[in-house]
Amino acid sequence: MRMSKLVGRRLKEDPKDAKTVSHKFLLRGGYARSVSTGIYSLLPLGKRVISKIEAIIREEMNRIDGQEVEMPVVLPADLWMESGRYDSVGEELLRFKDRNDKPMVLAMTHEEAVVQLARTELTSYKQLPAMLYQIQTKYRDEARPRAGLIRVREFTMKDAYSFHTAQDDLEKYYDRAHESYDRIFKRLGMKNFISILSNSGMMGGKISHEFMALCDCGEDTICVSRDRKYRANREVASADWKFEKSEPLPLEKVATPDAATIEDVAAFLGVDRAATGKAVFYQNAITGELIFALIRGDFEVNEAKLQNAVKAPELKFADAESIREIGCEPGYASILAIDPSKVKIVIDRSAAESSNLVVGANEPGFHCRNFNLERDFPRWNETVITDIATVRDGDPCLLDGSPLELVRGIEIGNIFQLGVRYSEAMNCRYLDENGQSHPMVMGCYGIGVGRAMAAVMESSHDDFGPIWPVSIAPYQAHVVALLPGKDGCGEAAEKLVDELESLGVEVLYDDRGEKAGFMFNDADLIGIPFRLVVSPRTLADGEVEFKVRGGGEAVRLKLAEAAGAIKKEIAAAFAALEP
RNA sequence: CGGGGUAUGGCGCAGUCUGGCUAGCGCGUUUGGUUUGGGACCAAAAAGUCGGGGGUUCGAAUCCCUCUACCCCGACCA
Repeated sequence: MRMSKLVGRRLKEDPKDAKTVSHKFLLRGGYARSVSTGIYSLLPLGKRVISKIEAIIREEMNRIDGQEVEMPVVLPADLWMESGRYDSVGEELLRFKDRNDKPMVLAMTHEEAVVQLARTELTSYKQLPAMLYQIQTKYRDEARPRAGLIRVREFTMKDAYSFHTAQDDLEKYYDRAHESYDRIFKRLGMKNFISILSNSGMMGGKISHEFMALCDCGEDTICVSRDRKYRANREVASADWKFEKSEPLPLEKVATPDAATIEDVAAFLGVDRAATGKAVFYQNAITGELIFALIRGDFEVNEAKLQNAVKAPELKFADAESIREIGCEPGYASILAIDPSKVKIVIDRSAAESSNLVVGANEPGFHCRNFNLERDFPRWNETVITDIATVRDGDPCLLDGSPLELVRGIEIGNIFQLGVRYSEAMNCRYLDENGQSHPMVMGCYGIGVGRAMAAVMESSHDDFGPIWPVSIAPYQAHVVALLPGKDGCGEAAEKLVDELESLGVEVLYDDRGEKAGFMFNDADLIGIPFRLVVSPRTLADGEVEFKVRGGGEAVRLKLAEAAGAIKKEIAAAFAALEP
């Protein structure tokens, strides 16, 4: 490909809206352009990278017996009604009507569509297990797209779905999928990725893992132990917290004027936040049911855990009015005044297993000292006592007690054991060897393709641009002709390009004859791993200059041997990415 | 949905507070010339509904009202 004809200009200055590295370089390098919030077009360079990522994913999916299919982006709403998700999923599912007023959706994931296929195509145990996958467009009407290709509304995703006769077969396959993902991300040249335990959220099912590219600009917070054996999304992470009871002291009401937050109360009474109990009101966003959560003042409620504890699909903060309706005073609300038959009460272990806490007195300007759950709340056995705490930096690891570290990550893939959530709801069944009908046991496996491209860029770049792994670089070699009109440089460069291409090397050829610095800067901004410079200076000695992007100093190669040498370098670079 | 911000040629910005010549600068683009190893120089040129609508005024990029789009933080989110 000649640079003079390549569509997609490089930008000298950072676009003002781009904040993260990958967003800046994707725009500046001429890889992608924004069309609307969270909606991008890919330019030729970007499309080449994406195609290569897809090819690697495809190979690895086929390796674990996947069969590629393609399902539609537009789906009838009734399919989503069958699974129940038409009503349970929020506004990120884009709903609309066709010209006949029939409700439709833009698919944000394809469990419904694939089950619709599977239940007619797969009917016998002899056909199972089976895995179907596609690499296709998803649309999610995200509340807040951000960071370029990292969180977008329309994106390409590889989604795979496996069908099994039983849980143990799913589990075996799940492990294969996990290994497959390790291979994929290794081959993509992704540095610093890990798999972690995750929250299965709206997908249903039990066991799930997320593959995270560790990166400060990531949106997820991950808890890892020092030896990295414990790795979990903060949404589900737990820690080996130790709480101690002491001799209960008499309950005592104290004035705490203008102290409505834990911070204020602790400061006013001169106690540690850990000596207080924090009351937080939530509401089941669907049913409106009020939920009272009590946790020690030095912890934060983990909403995902609370959601699981009360089996609510969605929570929201309760408004002051609903809190008053049950006779509580916002800011001074107290468990002492709560009727467990009216409000669902969830108590974190930190509060249940500590003694003599300061809690609200349910009266503006007053708190109570020395609250002890069993003594002061006789109906404590009508409450749920469980872990709803958010892990903090340094909390002790469940496995070895070492302090947990919080790191950020970009979720580039995930795998779920769905179980029979969809097959039961949508009647996706098979007949066993005895002619008995059973729901299929399902797994699903996703990878965000564009997000993977952005994540690689985040993990592999310098100040001048991306440093692509050879496996997904838009081109493998970048040939730059300095002074193409002088001393036969242009001819020599073109001959070199031909030789490389005949060896199967993908070449981007800068034939523009611009100033050297200009072309070098463009080359860095594009980030192709191997660069060859043809110039009068070295051509006089029958040589060209070779430089590895992001590597050391340039070296000289004999012109006649250059193509073969580059071919070898590329092969070695590929080999280094082999799992 | 809450908070903050932005909108002026392809890109980045100034001008707006304090209304007033033909709306300016850098980059990029085109043409000609001189250059050529880390974003050259000279000369000429093309390119703008100043986000949209309404209003105030002799006169609006600038003041007022309103709408929209985009970005950041939060909420939310496989």
